[in-house]
Amino acid sequence: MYSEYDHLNLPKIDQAILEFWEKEEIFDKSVEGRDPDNAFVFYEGPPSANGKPGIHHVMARAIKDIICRYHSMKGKRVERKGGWDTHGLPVELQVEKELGITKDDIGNKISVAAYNAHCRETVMKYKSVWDDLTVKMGYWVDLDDPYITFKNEYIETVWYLLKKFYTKNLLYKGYTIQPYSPGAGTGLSTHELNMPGAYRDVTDTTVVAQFQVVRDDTSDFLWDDMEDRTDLYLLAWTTTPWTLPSNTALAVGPAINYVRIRTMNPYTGIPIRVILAESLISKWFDPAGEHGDFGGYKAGDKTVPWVREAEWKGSELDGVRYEQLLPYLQPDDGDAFRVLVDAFVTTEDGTGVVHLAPSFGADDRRVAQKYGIGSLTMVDKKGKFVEEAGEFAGRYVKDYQDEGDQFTAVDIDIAVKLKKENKAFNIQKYVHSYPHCWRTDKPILYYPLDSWFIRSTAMKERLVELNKTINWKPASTGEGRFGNWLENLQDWNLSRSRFWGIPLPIWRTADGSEEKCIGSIEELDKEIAVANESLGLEQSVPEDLHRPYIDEIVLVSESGEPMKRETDLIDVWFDSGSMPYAQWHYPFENEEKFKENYPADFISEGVDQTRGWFFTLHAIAGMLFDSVAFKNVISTGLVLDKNGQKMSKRHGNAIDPFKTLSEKGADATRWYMISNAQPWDNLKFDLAGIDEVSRKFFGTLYNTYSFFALYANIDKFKYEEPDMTWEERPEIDRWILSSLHTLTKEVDELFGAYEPMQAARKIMYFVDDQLSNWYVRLCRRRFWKGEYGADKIAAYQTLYECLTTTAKLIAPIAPFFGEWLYKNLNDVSQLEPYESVHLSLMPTVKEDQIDQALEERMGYAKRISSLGLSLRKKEQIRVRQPLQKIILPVLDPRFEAQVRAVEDLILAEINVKQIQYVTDTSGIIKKSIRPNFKTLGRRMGKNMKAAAALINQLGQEEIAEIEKSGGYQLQIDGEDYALTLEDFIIGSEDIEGWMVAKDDEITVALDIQLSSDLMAEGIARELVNRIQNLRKEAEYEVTDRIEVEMSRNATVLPAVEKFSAYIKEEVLADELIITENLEGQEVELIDGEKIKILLHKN
RNA sequence: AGUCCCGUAGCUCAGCUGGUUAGAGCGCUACACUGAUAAUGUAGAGGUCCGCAGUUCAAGUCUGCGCGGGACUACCA
Repeated sequence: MYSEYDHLNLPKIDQAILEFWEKEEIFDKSVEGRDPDNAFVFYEGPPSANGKPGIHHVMARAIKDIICRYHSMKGKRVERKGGWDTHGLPVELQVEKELGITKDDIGNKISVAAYNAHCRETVMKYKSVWDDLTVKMGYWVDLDDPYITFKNEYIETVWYLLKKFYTKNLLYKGYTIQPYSPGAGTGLSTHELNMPGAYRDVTDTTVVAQFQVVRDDTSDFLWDDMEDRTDLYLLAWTTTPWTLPSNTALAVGPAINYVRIRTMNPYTGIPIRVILAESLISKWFDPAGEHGDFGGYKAGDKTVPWVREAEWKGSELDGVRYEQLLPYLQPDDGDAFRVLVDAFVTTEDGTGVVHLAPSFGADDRRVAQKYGIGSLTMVDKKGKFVEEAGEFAGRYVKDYQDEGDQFTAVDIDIAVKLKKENKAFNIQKYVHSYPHCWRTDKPILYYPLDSWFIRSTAMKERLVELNKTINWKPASTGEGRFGNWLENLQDWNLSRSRFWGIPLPIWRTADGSEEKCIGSIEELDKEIAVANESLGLEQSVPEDLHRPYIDEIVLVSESGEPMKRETDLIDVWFDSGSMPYAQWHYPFENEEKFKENYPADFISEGVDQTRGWFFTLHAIAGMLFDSVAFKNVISTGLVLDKNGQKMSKRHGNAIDPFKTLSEKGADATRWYMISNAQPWDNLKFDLAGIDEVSRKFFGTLYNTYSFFALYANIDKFKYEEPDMTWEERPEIDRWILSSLHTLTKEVDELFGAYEPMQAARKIMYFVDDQLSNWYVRLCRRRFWKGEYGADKIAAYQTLYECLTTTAKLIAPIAPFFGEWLYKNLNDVSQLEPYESVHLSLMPTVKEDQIDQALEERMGYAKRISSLGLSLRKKEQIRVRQPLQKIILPVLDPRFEAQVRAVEDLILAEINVKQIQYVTDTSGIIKKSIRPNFKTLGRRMGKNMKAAAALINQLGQEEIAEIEKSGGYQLQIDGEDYALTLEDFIIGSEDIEGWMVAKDDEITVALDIQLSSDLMAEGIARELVNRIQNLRKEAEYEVTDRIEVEMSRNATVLPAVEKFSAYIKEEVLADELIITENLEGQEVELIDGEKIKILLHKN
């Protein structure tokens, strides 16, 4: 017996299926049962379990699950090793919050050992919550043996990889400009800079400084047309005057136009000439002063006179020297105080000349290095000027001492000094947004810090090339966002001055002249032994490779000097990018396993991981193994609330995934997410959408199954008979099977092409429109009428195949309902040897059953039926009232043949006795004609418009002529065009004397004349309907036989006389009796006509 | 600031290599149907396809410039 249910309850199905999976270990079987040599490799991007999962995790993991389940059902072995990301700043921050400490307290109030121990605990805080979600949403991943990034084995592999970089000379120590908080005494990560509230508007004193040009061979041309010998200055703007003493160069844009302007210094009144970008003149000069009175100008006057004198391209200024602005100290390397040319300079603001302080700006440093110019670092790590800074020595550049009102801004003093010395052209307050340290609330500095880098720039070309072999979904992320990122690749800054993370395995002598990089525990052990002997120590490899234990190890150099570990940790992104190797502890263990599972066929994460995990996987694989790490990748979008806002606890619009899953069911949630938007588009998550999916899609599929189960149980259909041959099946069965296999083919291709949304939508269309609303609706009678014979068996077999195939097609997206449906069917029929749909194989496409002509003519049937019903509606004639005929203009012989093949279906659907096919020879059809732009456009080109006008006005005779001769000569603009039938779209327009309905090229007319026979039959059908309703009210079984008594009624009599056999058969009545004065149920028939009916069960 | 995604009916989204009446579902209104019934059918209302310019015989579709939402990277005078 097929199981029958009272109603659809998705959460209940989830539970039952989960129990089944667990008891029978279906996941294990789905992996173990497949051949290891036929693997589909998936990498799990490790989540961090120190926070709770959100609804977006359901989305991300649904995608992963769908692709993996699909390939498993294609016969692949899909191992899915889970993993946990355990290091990094978020963990540290959480611990600090829990303990109520700051970074400064680490090592003082709390030991590093205790701190790290706490991190280790915290990081798995919500592991059980995550595991719970994984199970409940039906995400199949191996949770028993996950990789964990803080384990020694994992760290050892990471060390192995780092050593590989080191020996390839791709790992180096360098000096870069990084965000730095003098208050906290630490560098900040970009993550910290991007924390909410980090950027704040501040008011700074800005200065346009005058850098005096040195007149020499290089710069002489700047004076060429000058009569007097006024001093010449380059104008450069800065929002950070405190960096001016550290200035070592100026930069101009190569393509920017610069002008020389004669004017006066507004503070000193001294005549000067200045150079700045042409497009920024108006920013600094009042138009009223142009060609003003130089002679009458006094310092402080409002309008400063100026005149434009000469102009040059930025590239011409290359190498021009200038006097150091504030000469306290000079760099001891490089040829400083020159004009440099670089494209980063813009004319957005400032003067188009950029002041470069290479110690305090990343761009500054980059350009200075390009030209080999050194730097000055006139501010120390506390944020105050160094001793050499003259009158400013010891002063803090910002209020880092928390002096509040007592703090006097050194920026202002610098500005005043410049003003006095005729070196300031303009001083003003300026409001802009500037990053602040989230911990001290003070503005950060950009400061040069020591860091370890991976020389990714050295391998850039190869990484770009390898990327081109990766299949990105969507492609634009791969080419655009990721591709551009690779094109502009910078060296990868690995260093983090933190505590909880993988320690950099590099030991150095005090002077940095000798160093060692350790690539394994065994190597460390050997080095320790050497050091112990040489230095007389008794060290051993620590049990925990984290700080502080690893810091205590002292090694010895070749020359016998002691070496200490570089205290840096490495970027956690390196951890996750190492997972293809480290999850197997390669190369120390599992070499075979690793090779079988490298690279990945598929990965998927949020698009925000493009420069995160996607990059680190790619970089490590490309640089060390000359391979991609993954062949296919889906980068998923965000999950927003239904109004398109980001979900957050703060806004109270976050959706609880557990509540959603338990109330709506996992499958409805998954199906909704997948079918609603492309995975890479942002999803506007609306709970009402899940209800819709659940009602419309799962409800319909459930109803279809219930319908099948109800009658299959009555008829004891268990699919024991041999398959009906193609010839034995009626047209409609062939059609639904053809559609089914077309669907199977498309869905298979779409899953294979990583397009789950398209697959889901195709399935929905099939289930709702084709299977339920057409096949089942039209075939209902076949299931409950008549004997258990060939036609009935064909119907059962067909519907069974549709349902079981659908179960397989939906299984990747809706694993629970797919399983439920499959088992309900297959457990009874035992047609397939699988205990689970997830152990079965995707259905094979029966190409020979796909019949496009058949699908086309069924399309005609649907459209013609729809037009017929539409006409009935207009004429207000009930569908139960049979009509004599519809009239259908025949477009061409093929059309007629196609419609004739499905005629019975149309007649039954719209309750009409016959179709009258009329050809144009009868003269009652008016035809319409349109040009076929697709075939004509290319040939006609410019004449297309004229041609369309001509064709549109062709009359009936001409259309008839075209149809007869199959062609037409068109003349436009003296040109002849020979058109064929293909170049026209001819349809039927009207049938004279009839009310018609049209749908594109098809037109239908309905004969609404009623004969007495038709009326009687109409009444008979009304009677059947009323009796059926009464049967239902009386709660008779669908198989009960009955006896019917009716009151005498003039309208009803002819119907009973002529159609009593029909009525009896329809309502399963043995007797149909007319009784005078019957005491029965009164029901209304039509037009207010009433009749009494009484039923007895026989 | 740069790169990428998105912008089509009240809502969620289709719309293939450009081809002439721009679609679906939900929601709304009315009517019908009923041995699947929290389903279904028919009809109706609802669109400057974000804007502007260009290419073309022809643009929702291609190009450019904007606008709005989002993500990432950066924040620099």
